Amino acid sequence: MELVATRNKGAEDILPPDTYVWQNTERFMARIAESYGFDEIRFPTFEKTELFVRSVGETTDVVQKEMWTVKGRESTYTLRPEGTAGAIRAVIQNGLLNEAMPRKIYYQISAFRHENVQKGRLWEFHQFGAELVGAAAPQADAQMISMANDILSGLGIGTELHINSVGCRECRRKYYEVLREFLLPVKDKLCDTCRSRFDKNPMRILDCKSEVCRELTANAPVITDHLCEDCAKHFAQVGELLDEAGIVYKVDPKIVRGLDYYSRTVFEFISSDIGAQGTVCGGGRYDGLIEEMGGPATPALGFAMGMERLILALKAKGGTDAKAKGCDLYILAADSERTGNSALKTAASVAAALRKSGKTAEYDLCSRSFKAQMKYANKINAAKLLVIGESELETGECVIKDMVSHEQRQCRLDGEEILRTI
RNA sequence: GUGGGUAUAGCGUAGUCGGUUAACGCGUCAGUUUGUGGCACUGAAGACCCUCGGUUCGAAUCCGAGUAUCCACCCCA
Repeated sequence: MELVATRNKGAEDILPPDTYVWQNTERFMARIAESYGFDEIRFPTFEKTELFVRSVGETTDVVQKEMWTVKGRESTYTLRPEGTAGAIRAVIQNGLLNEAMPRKIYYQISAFRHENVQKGRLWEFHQFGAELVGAAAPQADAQMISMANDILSGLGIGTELHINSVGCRECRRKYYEVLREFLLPVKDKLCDTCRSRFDKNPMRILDCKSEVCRELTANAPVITDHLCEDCAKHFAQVGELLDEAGIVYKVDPKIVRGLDYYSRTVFEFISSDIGAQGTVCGGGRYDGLIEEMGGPATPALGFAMGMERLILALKAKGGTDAKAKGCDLYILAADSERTGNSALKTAASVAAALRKSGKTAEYDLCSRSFKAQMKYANKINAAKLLVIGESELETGECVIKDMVSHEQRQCRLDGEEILRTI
């Protein structure tokens, strides 16, 4: 067989029974978010390219080399590489900022990044995201982290929580100076990419995986020691609140986050059993973003979870036994020359009656023999079986068989009656 | 952009001195006498052995290139 075209690299078909794992997971996450007062929003898959350039940041890898951009007639559009920009755009544009603050929203979307695919990293991937807008206090940070923690632990996924503060614009600027001063003497020894990071984003050098850079930066000053008074206090309070909530975390001054809009608290939940791409949830505060996008200065924060990675983690734990609902009643229509296709017609009307009551009912669609229908009923794991043939049509009585216990029960050939019997 | 692994029916695999109609398991479909499934048995459908080129009388098998895919670097969810 040769297909006209095959599925693209970096894209996945999600099939049953996996679709049920996804459904269950998505419903669970939505329920937790709603219990925290978050409402779902939906927004377009594509936005004007400038939106992402402005919000995610011109110099970030995401904007520089990972966006799917197309020229339309009126403008240049980009498939969303993440959710926050579009969600916040929608919040501002639709006046949600005029509602009672804070406003809490969540979304389940697919997003697109053009990078090399590997385990847990795709061109089209799915995210669950949540944004909390209009709250500057540290308890907002703590609540956001607590919600993410509830979702992950509720799903049974083991993770490690890393948090950090990247400070505000001011403390970051000052810290960069201190850091560059420290690194200047060894600048030439750094790896190639880190040398280019020196000017643009020196903080990222601390995150470098190369042996050389690691050694050189082992004693480098860390941002948490150079926060301004307000940022330091905020970060300390977030830590206290997490302690009180009993949430275990590790302060990791090396978490940087590759999106420019982050400020103050940033965090990652990391799983160790899904390969190299272990970050299952990432997020943080972005107090400057809404103003940057043309809205009123409004503090906000959010996080996103990678669905594919969550599902990988679920599977690694063996927690994915979701199944389709299955068939409640298979109706075997045994037509003969004498009955024509009246058994089939009766089967259809009985099935319709059951479906109105939310039961799953099926009957033969392939004009198969009695035995073949029987086998089919078994293969689809039908719970009960009803045979309609000459004698049932004549007497108006039928038998319902339990496919597991083999027990048979007499019953009138009537939708209501059958519904009561199964 | 850079490494490394892999490529044979829907799925999982065998096929390694190159030698006829490419094999097996699962799955699918049908049958094993007429209205009761699972098991067993029988049979059928299903593969240009990733593509192109080379070596050879002969290539799934050897060589080269390409492509796809997976894993990893980078970056991120």
